[in-house]
Amino acid sequence: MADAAISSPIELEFPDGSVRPVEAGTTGRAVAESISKSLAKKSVAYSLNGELNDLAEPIYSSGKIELVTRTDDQALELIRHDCAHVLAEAVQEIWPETKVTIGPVIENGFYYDFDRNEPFTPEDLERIEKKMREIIQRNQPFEKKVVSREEARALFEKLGEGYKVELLDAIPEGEDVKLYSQGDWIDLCRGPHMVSTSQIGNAFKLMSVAGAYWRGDSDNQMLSRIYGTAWADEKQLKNYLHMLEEAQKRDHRKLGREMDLFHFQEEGPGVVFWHAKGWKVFQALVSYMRRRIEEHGYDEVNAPQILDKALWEQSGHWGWYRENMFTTVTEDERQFAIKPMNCPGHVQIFKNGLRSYRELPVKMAEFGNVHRYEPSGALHGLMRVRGFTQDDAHVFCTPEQLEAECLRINDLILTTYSDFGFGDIVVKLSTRPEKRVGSEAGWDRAEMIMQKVLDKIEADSDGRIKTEMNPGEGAFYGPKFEYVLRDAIGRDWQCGTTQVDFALPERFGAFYIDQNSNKQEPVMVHRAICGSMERFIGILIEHFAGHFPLWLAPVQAVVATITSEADEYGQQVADRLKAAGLRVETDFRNEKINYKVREHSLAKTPAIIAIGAREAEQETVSIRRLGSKHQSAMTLDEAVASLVEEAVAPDVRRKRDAS
RNA sequence: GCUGUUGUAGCUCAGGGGUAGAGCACCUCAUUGGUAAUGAGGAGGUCGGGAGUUCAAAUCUCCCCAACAGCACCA
Repeated sequence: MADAAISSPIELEFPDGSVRPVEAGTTGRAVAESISKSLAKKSVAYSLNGELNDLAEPIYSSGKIELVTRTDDQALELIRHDCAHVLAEAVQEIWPETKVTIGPVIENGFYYDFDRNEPFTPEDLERIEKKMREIIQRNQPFEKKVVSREEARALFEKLGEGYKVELLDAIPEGEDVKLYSQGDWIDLCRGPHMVSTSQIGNAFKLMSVAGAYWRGDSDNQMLSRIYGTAWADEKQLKNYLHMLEEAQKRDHRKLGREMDLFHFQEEGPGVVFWHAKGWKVFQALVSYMRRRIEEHGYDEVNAPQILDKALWEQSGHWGWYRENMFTTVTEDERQFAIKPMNCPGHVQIFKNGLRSYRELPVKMAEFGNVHRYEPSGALHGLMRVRGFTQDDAHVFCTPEQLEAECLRINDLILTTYSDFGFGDIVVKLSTRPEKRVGSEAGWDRAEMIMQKVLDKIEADSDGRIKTEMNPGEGAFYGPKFEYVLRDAIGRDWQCGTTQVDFALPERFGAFYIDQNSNKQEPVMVHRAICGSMERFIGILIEHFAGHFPLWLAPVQAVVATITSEADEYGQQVADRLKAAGLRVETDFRNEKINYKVREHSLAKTPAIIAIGAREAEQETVSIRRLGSKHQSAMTLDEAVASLVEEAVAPDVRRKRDAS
């Protein structure tokens, strides 16, 4: 943006492919006006080579330009950012003593952090929202001003906005200091913004208040954060609010109680009481995973819950994970820890006896029950607990085998997710963090292999799997893949992980004997698919909204009689279904069929089999499926056959169909 | 762990300085019915725990515990 460039012409390529020469320094608005008055009026910003800019911003270099109107997807970010500014102005208009800090755009909306002695109340939110609509009505233009650091500092010091001064100091040298104002209200801001406040529209809503640390650091002061959501139009806003409502209906904590799956109680914060029905689901999931890991050549093992402190010192956990570990001291004053992870145990099994290169890869799996003393505020239903079961496995292999093993694991993970109906998967590769162990050469090699695997994952997926990089987010002991799945209502959950470990085999002195009779250190790969079985079930409950597919449902069918005269035949039906391997209950209570249907529907039983005098006489059944208002009549034989077929687990079906 | 809110019957919730209430669920009786609540009656709570103020505490104060919403954490 040097002045010398101003006179030279530049070329702008438009989305339709046309290219126009313009003078350098032309603003986005002028470009829009040169096309049409109405476009200029409609435009709220422009993007140059994918980067959003203020409409008033001059253009100094050639590139791909796109004029962004309010209804474009790209504008949503601007609407939200502008909304955050208006929120801050509204709060300061009502409570001038409030200090402003930052207000970024987030998924689905925005927030703004304030420093204020008194917390905001729900009533305050209504008041603020009203004020915001007022400010938007004023239709104040957003104006940018680039100023010197000194000027900005003087301004914010005068305003008493100490946090802004701090932010100002954090702006890297050589970067412009920009101020944005709407009317009299000024904020330090990177921009860009739309043209004026009225373009924000009306489709926003303040959602909640919460505490948040200044600059995200728990050593810092706690600020008051106001969350809001904002959309291009009312319909989008309504959809979003509806999604939230839907999520609330699916809340696994609520469904867990209603479906009698599990409970928590005060004496056991973060540990699950699995009820009979919940445990059925748990076991169905474990059985499925057992079949899958067998298919993939794993051996299931089981390592101890409690081990001497010395072992945890050797693994390193005692040093860096102790505050998360449950420990215990016995009468004779020996100190033990309850395992927070399974890896040290598996290394002991690997080390027991001498391993030959011929045995590799050794693949050890465990449904490992681990305990971690998670911070109290982190606990959340089944999603974050203190005692849980990992579908954990460790692969000990040679460096040459690493790539193939990662791909094999990838295959296992992806087919598993697809068996549960998760199709939308993102695989992320996290690379070396700042604090790490192992040689640079080791990291180079591992990251190279994993990058290659990542590329292959994407290439082999027909575009179904997205891949991403997470630079610097790897474990300190090695790079890792993270598998993120998207559920039925669009929420993302990180479940699976594949992690290469440079540290642990060495710490424990694990080795195998190679072709030349030399000791070699194996590469260790940690991997989990569900992550935590508890959490995965929580995700499944919300994904299916409690409507489990038949193979997972705790009770697959209820036989409900209409009159007590049908009880005998009802029992025969139930016995037949049970003999065929189905999970069946009977309901012979002295209640009307309406009552029974209602109750078992609310309990989300997949099939209600109603038996009356007619069925008893004709040896038929009347089946009503969950979610349907209708029922179908069929012979008992047909019913057994169709339910049995439907209850076949997807992996079993896949194998059967392949043979 | 931090900020804020909440904790009354199995569940959802009302009440609020004078020693507890509703609906559903539960139990009993009657009713034997055709696909989302049959009727009547009954039983059920030391109001999360502890301490204090008071003639009197479920109610006010303090401490603790747990849950909820965020934040921080999540090897």
